[in-house]
Amino acid sequence: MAGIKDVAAEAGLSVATVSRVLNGHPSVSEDARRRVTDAVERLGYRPNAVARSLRTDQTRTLGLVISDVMNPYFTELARSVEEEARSLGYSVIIGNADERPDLQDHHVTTLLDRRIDGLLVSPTDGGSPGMLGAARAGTPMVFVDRWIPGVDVPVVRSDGRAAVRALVAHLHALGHRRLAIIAGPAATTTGRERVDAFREALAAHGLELPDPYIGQGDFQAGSGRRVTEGFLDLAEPPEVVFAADNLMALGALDAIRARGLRVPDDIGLAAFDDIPWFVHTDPPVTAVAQPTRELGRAAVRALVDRIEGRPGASVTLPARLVVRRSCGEGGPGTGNPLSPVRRSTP
Amino acid sequence: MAGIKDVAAEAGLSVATVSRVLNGHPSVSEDARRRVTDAVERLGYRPNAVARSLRTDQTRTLGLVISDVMNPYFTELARSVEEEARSLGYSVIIGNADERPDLQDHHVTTLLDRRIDGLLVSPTDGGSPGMLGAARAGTPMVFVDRWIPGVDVPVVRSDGRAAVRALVAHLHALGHRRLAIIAGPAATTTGRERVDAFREALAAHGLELPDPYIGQGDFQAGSGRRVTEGFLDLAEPPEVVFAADNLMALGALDAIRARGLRVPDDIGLAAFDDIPWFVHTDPPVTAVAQPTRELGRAAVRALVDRIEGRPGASVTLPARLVVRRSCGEGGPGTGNPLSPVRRSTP
DNA sequence: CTGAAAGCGCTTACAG
DNA sequence: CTGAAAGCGCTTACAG
Repeated sequence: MAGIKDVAAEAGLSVATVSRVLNGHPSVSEDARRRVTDAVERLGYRPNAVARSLRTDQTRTLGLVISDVMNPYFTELARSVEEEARSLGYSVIIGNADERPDLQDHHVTTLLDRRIDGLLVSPTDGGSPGMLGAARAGTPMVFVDRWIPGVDVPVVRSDGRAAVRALVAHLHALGHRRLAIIAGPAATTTGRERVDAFREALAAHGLELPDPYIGQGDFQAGSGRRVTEGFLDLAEPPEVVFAADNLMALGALDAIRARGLRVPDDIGLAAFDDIPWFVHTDPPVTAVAQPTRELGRAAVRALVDRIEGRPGASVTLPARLVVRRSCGEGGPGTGNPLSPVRRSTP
Repeated sequence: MAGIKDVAAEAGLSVATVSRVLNGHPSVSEDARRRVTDAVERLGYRPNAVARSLRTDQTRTLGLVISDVMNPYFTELARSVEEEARSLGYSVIIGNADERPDLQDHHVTTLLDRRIDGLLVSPTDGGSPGMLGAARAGTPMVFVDRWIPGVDVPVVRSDGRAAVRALVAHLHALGHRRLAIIAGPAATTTGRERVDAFREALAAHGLELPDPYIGQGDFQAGSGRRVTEGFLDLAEPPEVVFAADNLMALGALDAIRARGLRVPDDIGLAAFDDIPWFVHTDPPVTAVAQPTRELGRAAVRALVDRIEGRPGASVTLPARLVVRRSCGEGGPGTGNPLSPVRRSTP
């Protein structure tokens, strides 16, 4: 593979000059510039990014450590991150933690070893050693979706409180009183916040959230299945189950179907995180939708700001409720003033 | 950040010795080994992977260029690739081409500039210049899922012929005769193969695949919607639509629902590529399932074989039919000898 | 505007 | 078993 020396020889100039034209340095003669460009073309030369990184101490690469790629929410987030990064001249390397702290640390370590310029992370738990170390060491970093309290890093996330309030109002208006939640891990901020928001919203209607109606999940389908089975085994099962993410909602659907029960006739279902498939499930699922694309974009901008020496601020965007038919509502067409957003087809 | 020199100073040894213990070189005294290990520990030293790569000319990194991350099939493939690569000591950088040849080339180029050790690609089209160049230049490479005829690179893929035959037999047994397909891009192998397999299977039953029943899609939801609308506008619409991937099936579902039609009563639907949501759609969708995890694993093994100087063989794994209710069948419980696999819950 | 030279942080023959 | 030195492919003050 041709190196910069070959280009210099081909152009009859020094490697210094070649490097200058490659990097768009102003003080190069028009003649030299053309000779270099031609030589590059003839040789099909491509600069070695590894060597350049070693020399300049920057890789123009961002690391993104997410909790679970198979979760459509995170897939979309990753896609949006890559898009925005690319438009800013950065590449991104994705590390999938699969909700495992040890894997999260593995990826953080690997990414740091590769000297990425900055790190975007959606922490799986309260903070693995590697992650905290990176934050303390001053690696440019921003948390996205989930964050770790007490760590001084910008946070880009969405606030689901209003949407959850709208959801509970919707359920209440439909006559539902026994409402349960499949929670995410208590070690994650989103795991806790969604339960808190749900509980507060219930309180506003004079409703309680008794312990048996809080099922501990881990954001994965299997746990949604398990928790839902537990709910169904209760002497007084809930009338509606709210899954704190879309994968646990999938698990809940599995469990309900396995018992031969029907949604929403036998039990209602709602989910945090909206996905295209929810339009076509049986029945279409009512969900809280996050502005995922915007979240990814904002996170990258905040991180690049930090990398390039600018402040890099936290951002919180509102989520919104999308009412469908899984909670027993009459479906699109049935007027219901409590449903802020109505959508039957994508 | 501590460098190897700092470790050497701390341990009272030369950088050469430090490097040797870091790399597990045998000829190092037990004493030196311990002093280095201690110094590394005290300093929290981590080798700079960039410098190491420049020196050794290997990055221990694999590039994976896929057609569309948002497609659950490719998401799962990517996940499996990363898992297998990690177990073999490699990292992977994913490039999402979004079915765009220009983006595919952008990623191939970026990956090559970073000097990845090998490239896994599922080409979006007949072969963009960058891709072909890489293959010609001798970059270790393997095609996964899709491939480019005439390029001498191992191919890891699945063969859907038998499953498509089983699907058509199933449809025929249900009395369906007017069968249409939403095809993938003709520039992709999978786009062509699935149509061919479908046509052959139809022929075996004395059925034809008239042109109006072949809709040209691009593997994305929007095209599935558009093509299905066209089918529905026909004087004699098909009885069943077979979407060549899951995203186009989603689009088909959108179009059918938008017309107020029902599956399977008004029109049947089947898809290539199975996903967990197909169990819960209305109705559950009959699909051809690929052995995605195994495909990812096999692809990585073939690539690493190439990288490490071993042959690296092509692999073809069979896909299988999963019958559900979207084609008008009686549903689970209705015996049907033509359905090789039956599955009602995951 | 151009070039010779140093240096980024490692690894690895080569000597001893 | 250990160390001094060269070199991986670039970039960038420093001189001219």
